[in-house]
Amino acid sequence: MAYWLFKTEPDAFSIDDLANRVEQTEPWDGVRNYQARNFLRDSVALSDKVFIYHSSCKEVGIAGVAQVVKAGYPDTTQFDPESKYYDPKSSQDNPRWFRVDVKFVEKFTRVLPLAEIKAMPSISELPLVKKGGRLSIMPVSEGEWQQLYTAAK
DNA sequence: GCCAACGTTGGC
DNA sequence: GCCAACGTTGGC
Repeated sequence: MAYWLFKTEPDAFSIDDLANRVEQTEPWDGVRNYQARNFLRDSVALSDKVFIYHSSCKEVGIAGVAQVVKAGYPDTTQFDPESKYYDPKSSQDNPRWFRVDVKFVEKFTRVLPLAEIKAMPSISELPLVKKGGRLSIMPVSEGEWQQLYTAAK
């Protein structure tokens, strides 16, 4: 099993929104970055654990945990002209963008702040804290996961 | 809301 | 295939 970190803007979709989903599953769509797409398409696997990270908000940081319930498959919003994620250059035969489905696992009692993550010496290699940190889907090593999970508790 | 860092686009 | 212009991300 592998570990990941997914970013979301809580004003649009938060850990609470995920927790409140009655069907307990949520398509993680709208990712329009090639590096992130490659992870979703090729590497994110069933049962992998995911940190849910809140960005562009008051409390920036890791808010909880989700789990992958369906591995990568084409993001259908790219084919919908009504969607803001519509991509006219993509095709059904050769989809450009992918998504996975996740379900809620837990919400931390506090958001683990980005500033605190940056201050952890063992987390210096995580893309979140490197080179601008703009990647929206990123791998987390098992060691990093344990450190962050413990710190969030 | 500012702005730095980064990714994408398109002319040549 | 270079690279300037432009758009987006995201912390502060």
